[in-house]
Amino acid sequence: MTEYPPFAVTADLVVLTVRATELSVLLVRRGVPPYQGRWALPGGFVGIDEDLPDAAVRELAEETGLAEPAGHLEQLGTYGRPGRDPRGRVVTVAWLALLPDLSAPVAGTDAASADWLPVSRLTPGQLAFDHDRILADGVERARAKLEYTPLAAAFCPPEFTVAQLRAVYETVWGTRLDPRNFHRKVTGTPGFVEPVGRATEGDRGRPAQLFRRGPAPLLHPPMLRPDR
Amino acid sequence: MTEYPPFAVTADLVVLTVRATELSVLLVRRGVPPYQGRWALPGGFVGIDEDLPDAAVRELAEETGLAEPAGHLEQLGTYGRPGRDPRGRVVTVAWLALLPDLSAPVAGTDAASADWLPVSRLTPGQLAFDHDRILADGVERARAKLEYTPLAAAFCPPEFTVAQLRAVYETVWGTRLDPRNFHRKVTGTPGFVEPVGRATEGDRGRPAQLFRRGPAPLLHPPMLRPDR
DNA sequence: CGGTTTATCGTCATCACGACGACAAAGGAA
DNA sequence: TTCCTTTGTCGTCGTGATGACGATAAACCG
Repeated sequence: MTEYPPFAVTADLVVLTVRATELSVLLVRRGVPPYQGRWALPGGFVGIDEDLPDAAVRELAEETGLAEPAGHLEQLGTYGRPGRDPRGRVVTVAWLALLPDLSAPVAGTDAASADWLPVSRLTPGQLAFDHDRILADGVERARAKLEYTPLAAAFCPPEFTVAQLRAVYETVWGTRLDPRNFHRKVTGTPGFVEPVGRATEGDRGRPAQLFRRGPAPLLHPPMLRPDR
Repeated sequence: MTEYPPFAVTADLVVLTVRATELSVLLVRRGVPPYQGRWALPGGFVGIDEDLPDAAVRELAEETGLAEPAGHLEQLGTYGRPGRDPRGRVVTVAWLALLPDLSAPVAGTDAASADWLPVSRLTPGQLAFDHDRILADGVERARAKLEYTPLAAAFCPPEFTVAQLRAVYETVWGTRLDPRNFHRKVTGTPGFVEPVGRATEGDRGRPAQLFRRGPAPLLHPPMLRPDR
């Protein structure tokens, strides 16, 4: 193998959640050069005997303190432009994670500090390396996937109401959806959600039925975004 | 960089085309171990100063002899399971290419021999490394993309008829589509195709209008697969 | 006990689609 | 030339999904 060019490989994560009507991403503040003091996507080097998904799960656990119980994790893409990392030739396999709002932000064992930041407050060039582009790709992927998969439920706790699910769509897409049509669509699409049988209590207004995520891997027909 | 585990990185290609009612993939027969004599996806090692898309384009040009003029090229995914390559720790960035049927199969400068093979004739375990899975992922990606993008035109020459485009869908999806409804859908979706103004001549039957690919990046509403 | 809030059900017009009939425009056979 | 076959294109009709929006149900608050 010594005859082939040596690369370093990292697994970096775009961890998205919905909290307080804001689509937010988990970022860490870099404690060492390069880009010291700048926000960056959480991640780290892949071990020489470590599988790529394992590295992503490990980094997710290290940065968030949770072992990916709920939520969703998928490969986003690979970024390897020469010069993107001043330390040398680094190829980054980026992963997209969608999690419910844990509120308990981070049990950061590794990073100096980590926090959820609303995606809308980030300005281009604010993140380290080419993480602006990776984040943008991840957000776009998430927006698209809400259209044709039931993945919006990954942003919700195990049991949720139709209104909570609608809030996810409205937050991620930045649009308003009609509650009545949304309710009809969600409950009418086979395998999207399954009724738990119980209802919420204690909130304002009429109690809402609780649902779990259904077994359908794809939405047929898809949930269409307004306009476009 | 010497403190980080060294990986080798390759760019491998799933090059698909439609020829004679068969979805076919470009494969090369390996001339050296490992997997000597077995069919494999074309590809090779990424240069230490080479960008990832450049490596994909270079390999595509080396294996097919063409500089990606028409067609489509996108990143498919990254595969890095330890042990997938007996030579060491190799991470493969796979790319999906969709090309019109060039008929002149290959000007292989590199590979011992290369050829188009119908995807349906390949059996699991026939390809080298984990290329079976990469190919399966590529085919599935292509099938899905025909639904919501105008990418079927990437399988066609610059000017094509509605019937040629329909043949692409029927071949890739393995279904039959109603010619009248397909015609209405294709010509009625804004930006899918644009009329050239000329018609075919010399074939059997009534001459057909020629079209080019339109500017729309996405199909709204999508082209739905039968069933499912 | 009425008012507010939120959830859920219904109605209606419109649109896209599947199924299918009909016609147009070429070549080839009788 | 005159059918006949082949292929392309336009129309029609019924159905199901969707957007707009009214109406009712079930909790809380004062």
